[in-house]
Parts: sequence; C-alpha cells; structure tokens
Amino acid sequence: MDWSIQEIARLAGTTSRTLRHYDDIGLLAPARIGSNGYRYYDEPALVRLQRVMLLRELGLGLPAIGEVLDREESAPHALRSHLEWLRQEQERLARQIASVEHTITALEGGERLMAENVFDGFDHTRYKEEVEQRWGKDAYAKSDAWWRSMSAEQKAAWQERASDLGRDWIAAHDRGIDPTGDEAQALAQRHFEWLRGIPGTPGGGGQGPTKEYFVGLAEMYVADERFGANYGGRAGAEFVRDAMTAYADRNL
Amino acid sequence: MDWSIQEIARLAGTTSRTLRHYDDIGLLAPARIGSNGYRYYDEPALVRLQRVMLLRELGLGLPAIGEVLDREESAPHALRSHLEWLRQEQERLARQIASVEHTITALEGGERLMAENVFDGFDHTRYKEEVEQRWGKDAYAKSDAWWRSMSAEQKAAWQERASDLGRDWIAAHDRGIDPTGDEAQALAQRHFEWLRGIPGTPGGGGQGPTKEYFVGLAEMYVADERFGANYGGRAGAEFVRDAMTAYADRNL
DNA sequence: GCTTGACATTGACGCTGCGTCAAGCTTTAG
DNA sequence: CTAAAGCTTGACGCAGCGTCAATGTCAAGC
Repeated sequence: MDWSIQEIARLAGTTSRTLRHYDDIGLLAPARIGSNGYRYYDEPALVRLQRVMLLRELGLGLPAIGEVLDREESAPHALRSHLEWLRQEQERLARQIASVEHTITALEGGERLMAENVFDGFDHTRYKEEVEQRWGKDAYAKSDAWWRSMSAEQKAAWQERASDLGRDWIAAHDRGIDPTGDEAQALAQRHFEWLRGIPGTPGGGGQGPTKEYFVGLAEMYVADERFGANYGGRAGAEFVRDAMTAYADRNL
Repeated sequence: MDWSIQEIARLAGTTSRTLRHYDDIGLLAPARIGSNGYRYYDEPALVRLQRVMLLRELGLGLPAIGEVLDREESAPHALRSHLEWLRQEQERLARQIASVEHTITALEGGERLMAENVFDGFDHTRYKEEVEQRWGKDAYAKSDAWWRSMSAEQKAAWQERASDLGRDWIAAHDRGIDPTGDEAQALAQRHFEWLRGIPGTPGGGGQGPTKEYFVGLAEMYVADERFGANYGGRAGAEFVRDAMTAYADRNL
C-alpha cells in the first residue's frame, strides 16, 4: 500500500531529488524508512505532496507551504499576502518592460547607451527637457553652446570642480554639521560661484544665478534622484538643499 | 583624477561590495591597482559602471551586460530578447495571480485545498464540470452516487486497481513497446473492463463504455495534464491514447 | 550463486548577485 | 602617535533543486 520514491515522484509529477529535498527540510517526510534506508510513502503522504505541488505552482515558497499545510486555516491569509507580492512583481516587470522599450527606441534613434560625460554640469543630454521646460529654450541653448565650446581639458577641469564640490558636500553631510552653519554656508558659496561660471543660467555669467534659479535647483537635487546621486543620495541632497536655501535667503 | 572604491560606488549609486564582485567576474576592472592593493577607478570606468547600472535596472543579467558593453552594436538585439523574456515572465505571473485568486475564493467557499482521494476514478470534485459538459448532468450524478455509495475499503480497492493500471501503463510505455501490439492491447482491454465497473459512463454498467466515450476519454488523457499525470505525463498519456484508440477501432 | 541493471542512499558543488561578517593591513585626521 | 575610517582577501548565506560522484540494494536471468 505504499510506493517507492520514484513511484510517488511520478504520481505527483516531480522528481525523486525534490522529494529528498522536501524530506531534508522537513516539509514532507516519508511514511516509513526501510532498514535499508529507502524511503517509502503512503497515501496521506501523497495527498500532502499533491498539496505541496499545487501551492508550488501558485508560486509559494517552501517555508510558507509548510506553514499552510500544518495549520490549514492560515491558507487564505498566506495566499492573500502572496497575492500582494505577485502583484508588486508584476508592476515591477511592467516598469522594466516600459524602460526596455524606451531604451530600444532611443538606441535605434542613434543615441548612445548613456551620456559620455557623467559630470556634465547639467548633463546636457539627459536633462535637456527639464531645463528647457523650467528655464526656457534659450537658456538651454546658451548653456549647451558654452559647454560645446570648451576643449576636452577644459571640460575635464570643470568636471573635477563639480566632483570636488560633490565630494565636499557629502563629507560635510557625513560629519553631521548644521546646514545653516558657517561651514555649510561656505560650501553653498562655492556652489554659487561654480554656477556663476555657466552662461545660460538665469543671471549667470555676470553676478551669478538668481535666487529663484538657485533655490529651484536645490529642490531639483532632492526631487530628482539623478541629481541627488551626485550628493550621496536622498539624505545628502536634502542637506545640500537646506544649505543652499539658507544661503539664498541670506544673500540673494 | 581617479576615485577610491567607496567614492565611485557612491557616485554610481551602488556599493563597494558590488564593485569588487564586478571585478571578480571580469565585468568591470579598476583603472589601476595601487601597490597597497587598493582599487582606483577613473572616468572611463565610471562611464562603464553607469552603463552597467542602467542595464541592471532594466533587469539584464551580468553576463548579458558584459556582452552588450563589449560589443555595443549588440545592445538592441540583447534588449529585444530580454524584452521577450520579460513578457513571458509577466504572463506567467498573470496566470499565477489568476490561480491564486481562484484558490482563495474556493477556500472561502468552504472547499478543501485539494480532493482527499487522489485516485478517484474520475475525481468527482475536480472534473465535475468537464464531465457534466461532455456527458451530461445525468452521467455525472449517477457516477457520483455510485462512488459515494461505496465503503472506504471498497474505495481503496478501487483506487488500487486504478493505480495498478496506471503503473502498468507507465511500465509498458517505458519498455517502448508498440501501442497497437498485443501487450498494449491487453492493457487497453483491462482499461475497458475497469471502466465497465462505473455506472454513469455511457454504456457503462452493462456491456461497457461506448466507443465514443472510450476514445473521448483517451483524448482527454492527452489534452488534460491532470489526467495525463496518472500515466506518466504527456508522452505516457499519448501512448495510452494510441493503445486505447486502436483497441476501440478493433473491438467497439 | 553470480552478474547485470535499475534504483536507492548520502554528500557536495553549481547557479544569481551580491549582503554580511571576519581577520588583518593602510591611510587619514587629530 | 593613536584612533577611526577605509581597504584587502576569503568565505558563508540565500531558494530550490539539478547534477554528478561514490557506493549499497534489489529483482531477474543464467
């Protein structure tokens, strides 16, 4: 009235390796074990195995299956939270699919896989639309022309200044100083000077960016993680924003 | 002009552990290694890292990313096949979600997680609808009543006959014999006799099932994997079907 | 009684992409 | 000079088995 491991595996549509695994982790023990060490399964074991297989097809993990089978009343609850997880996975996949499609069309349109210069002051490729929308086409065009006019060495020097600034912001944040204190305000001052070097920024080139632009940029560092990444992520960006906003209030 | 491992990790929004991993697998080597063993990265490395991160967000595997970056023209192709895989995953998830929802409502309707008796001749719970649709409500009701009228021992005996038959079919198929040959035909005969014992089958009870029913059942073994599982999966079910069909042609 | 072949056993590694200690050397800031 | 960071190379862990490897058992035929 009982079956060998191969037989029950075939009956349930699985493999003997899987059954040994289930035995190892305590999910499904054989009905008895012969003196030779062989595993033998009876019908209750088969029923349990069928249930395991069913729940596996639904995507449940083995520990979750074990709990469900040992206290059957928990099944709806377990399935519901599993359902939640499945839905989130599906959303994630949907977003990935959209991104991949977008990337493919971009590549076929002749674009590169990513901007060459990671430290573009404004990354003229990636942020083109945002810049145009917020500050006008003219501002973008000026800034772009200015950037293109530089030699590679000049660009490298500029980028180094940008990355130095980023590093110092991160370091300041890590030390836990007050964003409205002297040190942070000195950094905000450097940031202001740095921006002054960019034509096309509202107020740029001459006396430096306007207050509105300066504060708007600070907010963008927080709102857009692509910017924020240069300052150590969200918390770092918030620190930078606070310091810049305080600076603008006092000096612009 | 280059960064330590921590710095570049922060710039790219990842961790130093990940960078060491990428170095280990040859996906992204540091620009140079100091005499102290430290890894230092330069800007080309950063660009490559940014691209890696981008492709990772799209869900590509690391080996695929390596190929894409080393021969950039292959990017659209790689992305397209990746897209295909993403879509399949989404479909799979959709099916799982539907199944989980179905299972939850069934459980809340008071049903058990699965039929107790795995070897029900027709599994009166799982196949109710199919049986009613193909052979009429009357047939199902008769068969069901017959089954319920049996004692547990009688049921067990019946189930054993069913499982014996299944095992013999599987063994015959494994031996690779001809489904139209004598041995397989003898099995088909046994199968016929076995069905004769079930009231409610068209022609059942008396002289045995009709040809139409017998052949239809054989096809169902192939079409429905829940049946086919009793005969060793798809290939086994096809073998059974071939034997049963030949038997029906000759004898019914 | 022996051989053969099918089936059983217990390890143990492999796969994916890192997270997470651990032990020990280096650099940096005070 | 010392303490705090930061770096290095291992190595285990995770999820769920697939896949050898080395070896013991069982049923069947000669």
